[in-house]
Amino acid sequence: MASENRKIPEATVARLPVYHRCLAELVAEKTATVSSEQLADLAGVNAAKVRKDLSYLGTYGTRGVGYEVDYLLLEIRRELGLTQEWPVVIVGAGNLGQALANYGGFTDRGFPVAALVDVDETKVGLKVAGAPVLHIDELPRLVDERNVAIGVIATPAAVAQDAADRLADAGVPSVLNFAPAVISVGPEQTLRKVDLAVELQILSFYQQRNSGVPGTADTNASS
Amino acid sequence: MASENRKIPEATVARLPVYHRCLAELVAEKTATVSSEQLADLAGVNAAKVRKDLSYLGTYGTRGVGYEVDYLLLEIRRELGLTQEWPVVIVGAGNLGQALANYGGFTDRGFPVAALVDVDETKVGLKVAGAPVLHIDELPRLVDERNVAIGVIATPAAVAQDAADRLADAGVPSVLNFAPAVISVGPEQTLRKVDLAVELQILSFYQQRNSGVPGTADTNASS
DNA sequence: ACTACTTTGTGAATTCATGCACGTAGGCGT
DNA sequence: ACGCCTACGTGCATGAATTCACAAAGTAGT
Repeated sequence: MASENRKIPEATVARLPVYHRCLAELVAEKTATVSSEQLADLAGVNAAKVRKDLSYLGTYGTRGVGYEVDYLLLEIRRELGLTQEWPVVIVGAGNLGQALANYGGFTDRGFPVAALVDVDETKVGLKVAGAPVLHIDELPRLVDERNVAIGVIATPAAVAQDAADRLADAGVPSVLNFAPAVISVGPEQTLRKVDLAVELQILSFYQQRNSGVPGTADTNASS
Repeated sequence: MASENRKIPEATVARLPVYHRCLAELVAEKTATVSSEQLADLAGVNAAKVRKDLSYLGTYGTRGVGYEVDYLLLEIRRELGLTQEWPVVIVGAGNLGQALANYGGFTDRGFPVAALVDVDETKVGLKVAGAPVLHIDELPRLVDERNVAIGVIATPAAVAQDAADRLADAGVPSVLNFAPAVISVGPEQTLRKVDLAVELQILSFYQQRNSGVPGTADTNASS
């Protein structure tokens, strides 16, 4: 009965999307119930962790049986806020920004790309994967009108902080930074980063001292 | 004197690339020395963490002064194995794979793209950002000839595990998975993942319970 | 040489996450 | 109706990461 105790550890939050995806697969293949052990296999973690993670959401399992897939999926969707769409704006319509827009990953999963914005006037007016490219000065209006919830920074590193500041000013509460730079956001905002170079360099490290830590070196830690 | 004690915590390893980048910026602006506090500001962490992290590498600071930028940068480069190039193969020459190849992020940072590989015969022979697209059956030969160290999985989720298996068979020791799927690799291999959907959903979570955990929700944790 | 000041390096305390181990609830078969 | 068996939920122990706080080590100025 840890149900309505609203304090889900960050490490657990980071795993919920993975469970979500596994459950969606199970639904697709019409599996009705799943045990913590099966789900653990699919998610690449251990069973105790699955049970503990799920126990933070509430008591949704049935002892001796497992979890009802449909129901659990729905609860996780609710918990993750995936019952609604969260429009996204991509800041930076260069190589990376366009690639992200073209990659279906956003729209497909309930994060429609409202627009891309850029400082470069010559890019304004283009369409990328159905989304318009606007001038960055339009950002506040766009955010208001389209209820943009997430800003994706896909600019060169040198202007990433500026992009973050503009997102903050426009009132975008969540920021996902792809630029290879450390940026800071306001206390009201949530920031996550995806850094290709960092990931490669971590691999390089483990590779170099070959007998080092083998096996899985997992993604995502906390500051 | 924690110098030659070869056990650097994973969390520290994940931060070294960030320090590396900050130091490179300092070199560019001709700063000779840096204190742990300054470096902490640049890296977005706290000073105690910087000092402890650096102490795992050795005793490179001077009390009352700080760290010599050039020297520290070099030591971190050495530690991360960035003194040599690590050729990369991108598995999957679709949208994502091509975007990654075109995005300069690899080659620029000492990870040249040796080639892309794909199952689709019609893509074979193309060039993407100077790198050839080969048939996936060429993978073992490519890995041998070009000494490929890192395999980047940019396939659809459904075939990501297959891609990982082929990389394993070809003897590629490090894998970076961009596909939205959980994959497993052999005990000899190191795996890291970059998952756009997961990141978005984590943001969605914190956004939903708006009064939840504000501020920075940082990237990268451990299994 | 001596004093004052700065900043590192690290033991110790704390917080956070993981994983075991087991009590217990619930279904199922007889 | 009863007991067996499976698999959840969780208390507890272990381990990892963070943060504090301070002695030691160095510089600079007189």
